[in-house]
Amino acid sequence: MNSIFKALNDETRREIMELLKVKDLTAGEIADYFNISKPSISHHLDILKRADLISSEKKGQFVIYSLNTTIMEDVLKWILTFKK
Amino acid sequence: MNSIFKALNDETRREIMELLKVKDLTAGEIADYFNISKPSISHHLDILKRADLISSEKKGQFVIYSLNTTIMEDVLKWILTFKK
DNA sequence: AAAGTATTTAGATATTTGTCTAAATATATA
DNA sequence: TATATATTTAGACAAATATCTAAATACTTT
Repeated sequence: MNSIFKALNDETRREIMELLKVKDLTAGEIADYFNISKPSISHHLDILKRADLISSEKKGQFVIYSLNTTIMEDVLKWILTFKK
Repeated sequence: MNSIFKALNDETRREIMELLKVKDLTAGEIADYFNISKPSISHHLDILKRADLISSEKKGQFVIYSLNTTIMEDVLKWILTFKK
């Protein structure tokens, strides 16, 4: 739970997730969306991946990232406990 | 949105919210639950309040804190956009 | 095998964050 | 009014974080 909130606590990472909501993308394609260096984006992807919010698959020289929708279920459940 | 995720990105603050889920509490009562100084707890309460996740009301020399359930709606909506 | 492209790792740095103690403010009570 | 209790503000500091550049790794193509 800690790693999920930590991962979500960054505008860039949340935007990466928005991008992946539309379609799977390579690390490079994701990096091109931002005014941030590729290594930094790589780091963000790593944090999202450790939180299990995204997955990656190597395809030749590319690495394709995709959203992991199931993990959001946990956050959802937590949030719902606060609904009166 | 940024301030909400920022506020939720801390175990202590999430625990404070769990406590307030049970019942309203004074700043001192909240502080007593943790092994953290009162000023630090006061700071956490401030962050939760700025994010609109909790409210406070002065009652004599005490300050009573309570949960703001409505704001969680926003997080909920955001999370739901990721459910396929 | 050499060169080019895609991505990550390593190491450095400035900023943010969580914590503390000491002091200030506000209210209650003797 | 003086003292006690509740809470916050101020200022300091160590740890965590987001970013960068340079270099390393992995794969593709010539």
